[in-house]
Amino acid sequence: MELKDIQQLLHEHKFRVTKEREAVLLAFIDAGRMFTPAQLHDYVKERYEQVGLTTVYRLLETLTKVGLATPFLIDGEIYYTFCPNQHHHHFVCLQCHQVKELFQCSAQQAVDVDHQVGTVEYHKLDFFGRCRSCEEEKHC
Amino acid sequence: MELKDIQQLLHEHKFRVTKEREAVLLAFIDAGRMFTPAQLHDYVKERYEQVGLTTVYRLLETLTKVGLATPFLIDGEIYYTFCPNQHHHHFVCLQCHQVKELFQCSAQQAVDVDHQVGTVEYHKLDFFGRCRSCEEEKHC
DNA sequence: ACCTTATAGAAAATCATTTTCTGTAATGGA
DNA sequence: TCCATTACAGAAAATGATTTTCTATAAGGT
Ligand SMILES: [Zn+2]
Ligand SMILES: [Zn+2]
Ligand SMILES: [Zn+2]
Ligand SMILES: [Zn+2]
Repeated sequence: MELKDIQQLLHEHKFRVTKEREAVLLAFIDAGRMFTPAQLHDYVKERYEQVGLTTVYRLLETLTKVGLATPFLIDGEIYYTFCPNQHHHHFVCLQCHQVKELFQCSAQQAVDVDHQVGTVEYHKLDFFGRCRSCEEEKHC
Repeated sequence: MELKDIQQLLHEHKFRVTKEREAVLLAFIDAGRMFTPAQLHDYVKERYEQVGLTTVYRLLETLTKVGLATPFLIDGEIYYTFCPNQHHHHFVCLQCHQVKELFQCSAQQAVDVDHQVGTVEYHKLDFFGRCRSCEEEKHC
C-alpha cells in the first residue's frame, strides 16, 4: 500500500496525519498478518523508525473503534488484524499468524437466528488452521 | 443441571470433585450467559458460597483447555461461555450477555477455504445482537 | 504566521492475571 | 477404615500488560 493511501485513510477518518501513524499503518497493512501490540511495535521499529509503544496501543484502539482493526483472542493473547471496509471473514494461520481475508460469506443463517432468538447486529466467522506455506515447510 | 451431572462431568475429565468446583459449575452452567472471571466470582458468591477468585480463574482455564469453556473478546473484556461438547455456535446478547447455543452450522464454506488457503483446523461462527427480552424491555 | 487542539512519548499508576506457598481434603489402595 | 499420595483451595505477593497522566510538540485551520 502506498503512503498516499495511508494518508487518505487518515484523512477520511479525520485523524491527523503524523509520521508515527504512517509508519505503523504501513507496517500493519503490508505485513498481512495479525500482531499483538508489542509485536507490532517491534515490527515497526525494525522496519521504519522508533515509535512509542503507547502510540501503537492508541492507534490500535482508535482503529478498532472505527472498524479498521479487529482484535482476536488466540491462546490467551490478543492479536489485531487490519480490516478493509467490506464485510469479510478470516483464515488465520495458527503458526505464522498470516491472515487471509475471505469475502465470501456463508452465514445467511443470520436471518434465521435473527427470527429465533433476537436481532443480529453483526456476526463473526473465522477459520483457523495452517496456511499452505507452513504446511509445506514441515511435513513430518 | 443436577449436581449429579456436574459430578459426572468432573469425573469424566479426571478432575477431583470439590464443593468449590461444584458451586462454580452449577452457577456457570445454569446462568446460561457469559461471564468475566470477576463476574462469575461475584455470581457464585451471591448464590452459593464463598469461593476464591483464584479458583475461578483456575477452573475457567482448565475448562478452556478441555474445550468445556470458550473465551470471547467483547469490547475489550474477556468473557467465558460454558460449552457443551457438540460442535456449535453462539448468539450473544450484547446487553444482558445471555448466550444461546446454535447447533446449526452454516459454515460448509470451510471445505472451500481448506482448499484455497490452507488446512482448516476449526472455525468460529458467532452472532451478536440483542435478545428478545432485552428488545422488549426498552423500545424507545 | 498564529492559534487551537490533537497527538507522541516518558514515566507512573492501575489492575487483571499469574505465581508462590502452605494447609487441606479428595482419591485410591492397603 | 486408615493411610499415603497428590491435587486442590485460598491468601498473599509478584508480574506484566495496558492505561493514565503530564508536558512538549506539531498538525490543521484561520
Ligand atoms: Zn502459516
Ligand atoms: Zn459474513
Ligand atoms: Zn439480552
Ligand atoms: Zn460450525
